[in-house]
Amino acid sequence: MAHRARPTLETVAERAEVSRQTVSNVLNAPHVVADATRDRVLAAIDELGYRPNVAARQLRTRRSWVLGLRVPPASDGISGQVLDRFLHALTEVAQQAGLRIMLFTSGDDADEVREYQNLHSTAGVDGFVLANTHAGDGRTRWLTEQAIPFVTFGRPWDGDRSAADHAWIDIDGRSGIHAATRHLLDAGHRKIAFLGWPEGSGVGDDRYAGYLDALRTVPTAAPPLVRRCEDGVPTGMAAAADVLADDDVTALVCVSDSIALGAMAAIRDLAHTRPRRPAVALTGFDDTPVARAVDLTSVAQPVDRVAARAVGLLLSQMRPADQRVTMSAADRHVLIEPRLVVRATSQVPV
Amino acid sequence: MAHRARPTLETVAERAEVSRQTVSNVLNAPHVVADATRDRVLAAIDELGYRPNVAARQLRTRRSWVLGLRVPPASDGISGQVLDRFLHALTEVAQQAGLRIMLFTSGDDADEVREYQNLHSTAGVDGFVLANTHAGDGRTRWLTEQAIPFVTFGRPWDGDRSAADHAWIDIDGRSGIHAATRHLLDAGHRKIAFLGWPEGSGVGDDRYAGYLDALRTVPTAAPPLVRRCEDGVPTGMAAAADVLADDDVTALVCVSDSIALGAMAAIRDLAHTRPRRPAVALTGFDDTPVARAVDLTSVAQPVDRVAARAVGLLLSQMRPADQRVTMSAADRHVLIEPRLVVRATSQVPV
DNA sequence: CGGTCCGTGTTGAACGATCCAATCGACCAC
DNA sequence: GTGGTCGATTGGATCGTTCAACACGGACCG
Repeated sequence: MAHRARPTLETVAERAEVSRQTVSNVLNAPHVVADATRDRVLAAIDELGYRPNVAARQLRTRRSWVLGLRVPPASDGISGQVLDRFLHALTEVAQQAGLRIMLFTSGDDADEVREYQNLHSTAGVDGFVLANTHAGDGRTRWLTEQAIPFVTFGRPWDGDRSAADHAWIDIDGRSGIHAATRHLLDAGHRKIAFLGWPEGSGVGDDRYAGYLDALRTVPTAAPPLVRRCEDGVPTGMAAAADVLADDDVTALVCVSDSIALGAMAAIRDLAHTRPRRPAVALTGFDDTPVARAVDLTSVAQPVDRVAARAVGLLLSQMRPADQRVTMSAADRHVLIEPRLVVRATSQVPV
Repeated sequence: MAHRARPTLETVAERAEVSRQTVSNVLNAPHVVADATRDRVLAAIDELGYRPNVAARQLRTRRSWVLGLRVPPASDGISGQVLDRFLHALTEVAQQAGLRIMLFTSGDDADEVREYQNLHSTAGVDGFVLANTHAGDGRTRWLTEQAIPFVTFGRPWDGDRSAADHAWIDIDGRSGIHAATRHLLDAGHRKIAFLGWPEGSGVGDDRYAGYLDALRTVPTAAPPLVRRCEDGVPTGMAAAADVLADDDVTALVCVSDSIALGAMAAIRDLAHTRPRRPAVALTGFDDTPVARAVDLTSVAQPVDRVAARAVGLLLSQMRPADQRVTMSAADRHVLIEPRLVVRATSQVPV
């Protein structure tokens, strides 16, 4: 068969012997079309292989059904992987909901705002997903002012609640570390150390709180024992070696997989240099591919659930003003429970 | 200032006291507009904050300047990271060239072709970037038939050259492994083993060839010594332990970072269990974040250069037929030299 | 001096969809 | 039989841009 010009609404209408508008209705408001007519139109669409032209639709309706997502210039270290996994999950969920993801990059926040402007007003992107929120985030304020739909993955760590009253979804790191610590306590460990990041990061402090919570639930547990270091494998290794000098410590809870990976090496060395020392159980955070690879118990961030909620929240914001349901703050602020993935490193006898 | 309706060409035209078309010309064909007029129009554009509407433009010109990129449903293991890094690089390069990246997912190849169709004819995506080409790839054939611009990251491993005469870019793995092996030989190692994937994968066999090449350049080198295993940390550890039973082996060249990571653990154990054994040098492939984290020498894929060439090849395909320059096969098939990143694991005394 | 061409600018039509108001027919009530 | 209501369908206008054709004045040329 020869390659004909792409069929339009008009073509389909002629074929089905109805008007343009009726064809449009079949697609956008099927209930107003009589059954017989609808079948005829659908048949014509099928025969001609008709596909609507989104550019034309977007021009008329001012809706693109496209979401913008910023990807950081270079993926930094192991933890950047969570973002990558999120990106995959988001693409999948969005596609299922009839949305597309468009990528962009930018340097600093100001640059990013400029890109939002570009994408929104020029390309007609309907909304944005922001990852990596940080304190004093100017981006969220700008988007709020412009009344552009957006969701952040990551709660606002800002003290200023009024400026941060937007839709967000986050992982409950506190609860995740709680579960990890609790898992070790249940296995009989009593002196458990925490390897964390330097104080002051919202995420890190939150996770640390989970460790404290868990220790408090078991009266016979030793008091909190913390070592702090910058994220990274070598730093983690050093911190672990340090804290493991105390032979009573039989378990380590780490704030990240990078640090846990370093701790793993330290533990391995110890097994050789001081074979009589009690074995050490270990947990990480993020459940990165590396954790899976080296059989490290870790707290997994269910990025697919985050993505699903993000799309849901965006869709509700994209509804035309008259159909929008007012959502309470509780509905717009979602905290998702992470999942503890138990693997070999945490299952050593006490 | 009150929030006015978004300015259009018409608005700008009125302000600058010219016609619509002249404003359009200022943006798309500045040379046909007199200098004085152009300045007046540009001033008006600036004052009004005018931004063209891409939907309208796309409707008229049938060009969206958007590229489609498939992201795999779930990032699998450590090697999936190369793709993620490529995605970041591609976004950056594309944006600089005035293109946007749109994501989609799909199950099998047939499903993927359906999505190409959707994106191309419905959303008006101009071209595609394919990663993960494999033998007997039906997708490239379909895209070629439809005359849709596309580039693959990964050469066609197919025997059938005629069907695979499309634009592609790939990393020269053979040369990369050659460099790694050569690096070890230069350091004085003579009995070097290769930990590879099972025979039959195009990529794996290609890399293996690089190992053989390098050994041949040094007459005093021991004959090739290969262990093959599925990709992964535990499998790599076992394979390494096996081949390292031979005390003469002082260096390992690994086909991937995952396997190298396993080998690293095996080497570490050996250092404790048999301290008198000569130390072992080690190299990986992909230069993943993990490699950086554990200080592993690895062969880096310069994804940014791949991305740059990909965008270039796509742009040249997107030129209107009458302006297109015919490119030789050599121009359309790009093999990029990887870079050996030397770190601690390869720098052990012989 | 008339014709052609070039540089500059304008106007109407088209791209393919949706919104809106109007029409048409059938059916029902009075 | 007439008017009213309702559901189904229609034609025209519209979104913002670019394309095609043409108008105008001046330079250039035979």
